[in-house]
Amino acid sequence: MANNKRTTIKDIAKALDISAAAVSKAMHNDPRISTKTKDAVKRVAKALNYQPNHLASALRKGKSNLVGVIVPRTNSNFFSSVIEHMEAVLNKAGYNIIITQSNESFVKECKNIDTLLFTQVDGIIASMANETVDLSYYEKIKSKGIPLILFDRGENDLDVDYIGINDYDSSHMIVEHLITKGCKRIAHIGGYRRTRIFNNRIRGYVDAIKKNNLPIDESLVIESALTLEDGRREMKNLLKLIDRPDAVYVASDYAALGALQVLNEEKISVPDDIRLIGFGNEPFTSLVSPTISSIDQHSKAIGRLAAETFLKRVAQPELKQSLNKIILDAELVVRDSSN
Amino acid sequence: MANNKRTTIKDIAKALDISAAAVSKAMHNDPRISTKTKDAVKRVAKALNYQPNHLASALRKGKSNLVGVIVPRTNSNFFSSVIEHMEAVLNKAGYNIIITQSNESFVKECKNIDTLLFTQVDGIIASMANETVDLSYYEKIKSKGIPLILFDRGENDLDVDYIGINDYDSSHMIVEHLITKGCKRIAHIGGYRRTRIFNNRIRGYVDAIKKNNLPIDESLVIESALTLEDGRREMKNLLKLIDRPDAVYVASDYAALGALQVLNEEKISVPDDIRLIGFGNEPFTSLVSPTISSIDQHSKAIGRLAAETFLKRVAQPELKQSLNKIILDAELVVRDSSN
DNA sequence: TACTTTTGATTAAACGTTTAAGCAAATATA
DNA sequence: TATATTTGCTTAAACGTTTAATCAAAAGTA
Repeated sequence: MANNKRTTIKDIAKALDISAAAVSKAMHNDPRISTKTKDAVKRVAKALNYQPNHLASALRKGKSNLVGVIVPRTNSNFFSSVIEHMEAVLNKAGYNIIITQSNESFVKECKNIDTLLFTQVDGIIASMANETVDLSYYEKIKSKGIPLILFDRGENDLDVDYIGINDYDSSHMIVEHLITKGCKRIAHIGGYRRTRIFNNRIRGYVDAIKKNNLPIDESLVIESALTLEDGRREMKNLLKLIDRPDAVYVASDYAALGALQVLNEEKISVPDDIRLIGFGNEPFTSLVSPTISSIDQHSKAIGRLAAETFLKRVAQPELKQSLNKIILDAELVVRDSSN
Repeated sequence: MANNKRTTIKDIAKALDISAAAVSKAMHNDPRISTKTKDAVKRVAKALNYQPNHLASALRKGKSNLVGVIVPRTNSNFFSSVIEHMEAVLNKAGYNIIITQSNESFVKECKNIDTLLFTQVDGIIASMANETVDLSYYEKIKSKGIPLILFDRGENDLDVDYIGINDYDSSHMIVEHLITKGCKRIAHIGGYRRTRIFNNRIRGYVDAIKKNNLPIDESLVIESALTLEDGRREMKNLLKLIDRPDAVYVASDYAALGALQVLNEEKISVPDDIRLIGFGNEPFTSLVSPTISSIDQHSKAIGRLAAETFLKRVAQPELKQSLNKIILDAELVVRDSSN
C-alpha cells in the first residue's frame, strides 16, 4: 500500500517527455510555458499524487516558509487566540508556523530562539517571558537579517516592530468606569513597575485618578507578581485598612480572582460593597460568581496584525522602512463585579 | 553587522584546506577522522559562527527532524501540558515540534494534516477533533509510511499506537469515592455514547453502581455535549426530580462548573446537600468556590509516553512491531465539592 | 621484503527543486 | 525575403549537506 518512493518533478517530466525545469515552471504558472503543457503537467501531477518537496524548494530558494512563534505559554486564552488568528493570516500567505513556549523562563526562551533559527524560519514573532531582561538573544535574530516582531510583552530598546494594546488608556477606562459607578476610593493591585506594560498601567491609574480630582492614596497602590495568591494577600491587606477602598482594579485576572475569593469568604458584597475589575479577559472571568469585569486585549487583532507586519517585512526586505509600532485600544468588558 | 552570507561547511573546509566531506564527518564524530582534524574543525566552526543548514541535511537525509502535533486546542491545560512534556522528550532526541490546532473542526484537522505532510514531518502525534469520524486523512498519514501516534481522543479502528487514560476505571474511582462519603443516589451527566471515551465513562459508572448494589435509575444517566450550558441545563433538570440525587458526576469540568453555578444560585450546599465531581482537572476547578473534585488525566505522562512511542517507531521503521496501546490509570483529585 | 590491514582523508554523486542562460522554431516586422 | 522578436522549451548549475566508493600513506603481519 505504502508507495515508498514519492513522486518527484522528474517523474512527471519523464511521463510527459519534457524537462524537469518545464514541469517546475508549469507548476508555478510561468508565462513562458504553453497552457497546453501546463494542463498536461497538472493532470499528470494529480494522477501521480505529486506533493512538492518542501525541503528541496526551501533549500534552493533560501527560505523555509516557516514562521517561528514564541509565547510564554499557549495555555492562556490570550496567547492561544493570538496564535489562532496569526496562523490564519500566515497560512493564507503560504506560511506555516512553529509554536514554542518559554514557560516564562529566560533560559527556555533562548533555547527556543536557537531551535527556531536552526529550523531556518523566515521570521520570528514573539512575546517575551517575564524574566527576560538580557536581549542579546533577540539581537541574534536581528543579526540574522530575518524579521522579528514582538507583541504584548515587548521592549522599546530592541528597535523592532511591536503590536500591543494601550495599557495607559486602559487604566483610564477602568478608573472612569468605576467613578461613573460612584466609587471614590479606588485601589490598584498592579504588577512591578520595571515591566513596561505594568508601569504603563500604574501611570494610567495615577493620572486618571488625578484627572478626576480624587486624592492619590499611596496605601491603595500596590505592586506584586500578580499571581492568584498575590491577589488574595493584597486584598486581605486592603481590607485591614481603616478606610477601606470601594473599588479594586487588579492588573491581572488571576490576581483579581484571588481578590474575589477573599471578598466572597469575608461576605463582602461584590459589587455593592466593593467593585472589582481585572485585566486580560480570561474565560474564567465569566465563569465565576459574580462574573468579573475585565479588559479585553483584542487577541484576534493582535494576532492578525502581527502576521501582517511580518508579511510586510518579508515583502520589502531591504527597504529599511520605519518601525511599525501598533498600539490598539483595548476594550472594557463590564460584568457583574463592577456593575 | 548582519553578516549576510551564512557560514557553510565549505567555508570551514577552505579555511583548513581540507574537503567539505571531511568537515561534515568531523562534525558528526566519524571514527575515520583524526581527533586533530576534529578539534580543528570544531574550533573553526565556532570561530566562524557556523550553524548547520537544517534544510540541506534534511533534504539529503530524507528526514526533517520535525514532529507534527495536532490538538483540538492548545488553550486547555490538559493539551498544553501534554505538549510541554512531549516537547521536552523530543527536543532531547534532536526533534522539534510543529503544533497545530484543529479547533474541534474536521475540516481544519484535514488542512493541518496536509500542512504537516507538506512540511515533511517525520511523524505525527494527534488527538482527534470531536467532529472527526471520517478517518481517510489519517489513513493518508499511515500510507506515507511515517509514524502516527494518537492520544486521548483516539480511534480503535485506525490500528495505530495510542496513549490514554482508563476512563472506565476512572468512573469506578469516582462512584466509589462518593459512596464512601455516604451518597446513595449518584447522577451522571455524561457525553454522547458514540464517542468512545464517553461511552467508557458511562459503562464504568453503570457497572460501579451495580457492583455496589445500588439501583440504576435511568433518569439519573444523561447524555449531552458537555458544555457549560449543558451542565447548567441538566443540573436544573435534575433538581426538578421528586427524588433528587445526592451526588452528580459530570464527565467534563466545564459542564461541572455549569452545574455548580446552578447549585450555588439555588443555595444548595455543595458538598453537604449534593456532592459534585468533574473530569479533566482544569485549573479553574481549584479556583471556583467550592473547589471542584476532578480526575487528573496525567498529562505529563501522556506527553512523555507519546513522544517515546514516536521515538521507538522511528528507531525501528520496518520492524512491524505490535501495537503500542498504553492505558494509564487516572487520579482522582478530591476537593471541597465532594469532601 | 612483500603483502594485508588500518587510518585518514578525497572525490563525486545525490537529495528535489529553482533559475539564469541559451537555443530552435514560430511569428512578426520592414 | 531577410531580419527581429516572441514563444516554448532545454541545459546546466546551484542550494548545503551526506555518503558510498576510492585511494594514498602508514602501520601491521608473515
